[in-house]
Amino acid sequence: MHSQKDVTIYDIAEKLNLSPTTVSRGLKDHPAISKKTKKRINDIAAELGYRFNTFASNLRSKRTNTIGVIIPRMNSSFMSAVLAGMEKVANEASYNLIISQSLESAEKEAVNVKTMFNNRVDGLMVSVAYDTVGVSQFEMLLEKGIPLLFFDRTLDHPQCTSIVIDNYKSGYLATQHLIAQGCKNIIHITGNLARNVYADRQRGYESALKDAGIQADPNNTFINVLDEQAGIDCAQKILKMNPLPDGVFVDNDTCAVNCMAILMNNGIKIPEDIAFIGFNNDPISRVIRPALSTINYPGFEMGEIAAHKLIAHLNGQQSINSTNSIILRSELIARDSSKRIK
Amino acid sequence: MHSQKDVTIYDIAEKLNLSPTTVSRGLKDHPAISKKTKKRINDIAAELGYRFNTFASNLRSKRTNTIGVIIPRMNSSFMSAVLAGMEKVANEASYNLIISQSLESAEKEAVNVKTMFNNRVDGLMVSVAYDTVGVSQFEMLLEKGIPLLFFDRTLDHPQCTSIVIDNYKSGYLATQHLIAQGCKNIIHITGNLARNVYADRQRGYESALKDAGIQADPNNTFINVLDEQAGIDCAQKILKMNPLPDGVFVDNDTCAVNCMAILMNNGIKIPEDIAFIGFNNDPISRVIRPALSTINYPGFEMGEIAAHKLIAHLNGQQSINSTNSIILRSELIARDSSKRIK
DNA sequence: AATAATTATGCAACCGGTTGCATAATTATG
DNA sequence: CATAATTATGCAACCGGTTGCATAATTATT
Repeated sequence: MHSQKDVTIYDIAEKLNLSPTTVSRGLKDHPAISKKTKKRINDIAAELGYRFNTFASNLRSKRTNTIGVIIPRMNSSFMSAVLAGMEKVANEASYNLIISQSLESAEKEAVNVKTMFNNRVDGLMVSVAYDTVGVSQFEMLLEKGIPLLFFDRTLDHPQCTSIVIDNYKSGYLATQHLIAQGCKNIIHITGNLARNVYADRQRGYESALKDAGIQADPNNTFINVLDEQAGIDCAQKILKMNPLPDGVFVDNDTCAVNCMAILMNNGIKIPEDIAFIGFNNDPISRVIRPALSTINYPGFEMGEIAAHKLIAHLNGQQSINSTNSIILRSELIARDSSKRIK
Repeated sequence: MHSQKDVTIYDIAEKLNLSPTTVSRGLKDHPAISKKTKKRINDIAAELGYRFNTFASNLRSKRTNTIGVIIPRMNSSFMSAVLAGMEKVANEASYNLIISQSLESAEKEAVNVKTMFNNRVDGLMVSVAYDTVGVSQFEMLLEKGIPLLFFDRTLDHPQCTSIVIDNYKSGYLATQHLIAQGCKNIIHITGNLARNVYADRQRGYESALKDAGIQADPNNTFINVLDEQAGIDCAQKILKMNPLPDGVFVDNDTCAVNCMAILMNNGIKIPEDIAFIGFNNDPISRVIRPALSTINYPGFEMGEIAAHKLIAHLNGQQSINSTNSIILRSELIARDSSKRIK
């Protein structure tokens, strides 16, 4: 239960008749220290069970080499890929990542920002919660010159870069694809239109309809939180429609497959009666039958690029303020859930 | 880009003609400071934009109020639930969580342990990687008296408590269920048998077979990493068997649904030809058709209990060493993928 | 061998809260 | 009103690396 007194660089210095300065530099592989001395230092450090004190270091140097990440949830394969990409880049540049979830709550998100702020992260990467309003909760960071970067779900701010896919184009492509399969009465299931991702896809949806000479019906846009239950609820709502829609574009695969499952239970044939297309290319889209058409989202790259960009800024190589946004490529994957034309 | 000089308690002290000591105590709501003074301190702190310096505090007080968590991956609904449970309890006790992924690699896990160690976590909760061997990488923690707790995928150590479900019983129940549905030739798809979870389920599987008078065939146990690809590979392997098995018990829903999908593509009827049962009750198990029978795993509670236990130890309320393991209830959920008897 | 150039090491102040103990200020008690 | 008891505040050392600048040690140059 009780811990020994910690070994410090002073203990090592004493053992070797060196100054703490030299020990500190030796451990950090400083070029001014001779190889011989470095070896002696490292050997003794290992022998005594020395461990580096991050707090003393951070306190003095005023740098933490830590980057904060705040995301809505981490239990999606997309987010998991983003994090993996970030971690890879951060690791290579010897930065640590502190990750926290807002669980889609603006309130919790604000608390997380504050915690990150107190933990003195060098920079912060955020994908905002479902109901976040305004950017005021981030101002304290910017006032202190802590760089802030948004990815996927972004906010508009003159000092922040955003990393996104072209959601407008993706929404357009998905809708156009359904139209090409003969759909004329298409539902769009989306989220809070205050979020760029959903607003842009909705715009894409509307443009595609318009370009095909179809009048967009506001009642055909369903707004909800896009989780499992929402998918089920949407299915119930669709079953009550008359006439039934002949195509559904859902902004999230999880929601889409749950919706499909209920409809199929009720005797509706997919894609013959209703064609479906989702979003994200989650693993589930490949397993369900019929396999779900979807938009592929480059999560890993998004994470890599976000982390690269932020670290380049921190290292003074390239300011984050010069860029407005970086747009990654996304692509449509057509599978059986939408293929009506053989 | 450039940050102002930070506001410290010294600045506040000067403004109010107080000592830094009083300011420090005032901010911490110390009982010896009068209400009036506390208010003055907090007002000025807010006005100047003071932020607490965690490093200075941690350095001096030698406590971080931070708990480390190392998990194989966070992109499963089970792990996400565990983390949510941990975070809830930790928050309430004003502890922070640092979460990192081993990505199933023992090597990365060891690096993570070291980082946590250097970051001076007050305690550590671990679910070990697929191929972790031995406990030596954790010894440095125990030597310093840093409490270590395992959950789900555990290691045996006299000083560590484990939080688990009864994997033996779960494996027994799953197998027994398939037998009750008329299966006689049952495959068990499992993971590295050095991991308690897989070894225990395998024992349960064997016992259930034995109790039903069925001879366990070693060739009927498939060992792999239980991911999507593994599910596909297992399906190929099963298709080549003669006779085909009539039941499959998979230790993970993701792997199970991928395996099922391939078999169904090849004309095999589920559950008529082969009955399936998975493990974890992932959302996917409810969406796939036929819906996948599975074992429900209390992730959120597991997280809560683990965090509670560790924090009680840290607060000196209940030593972790007195407990060997805590076993949570799990349950079988029978769905269409295994129901052959109407 | 003397001096310059280079390499290696040390000094001492610093980062900003925290804490045991002492002291000042206020209130209660006789 | 004096003294005890209680409450509020301050002193000064401390936690353990870091860094600008000075100095010592070694190697190169003439």
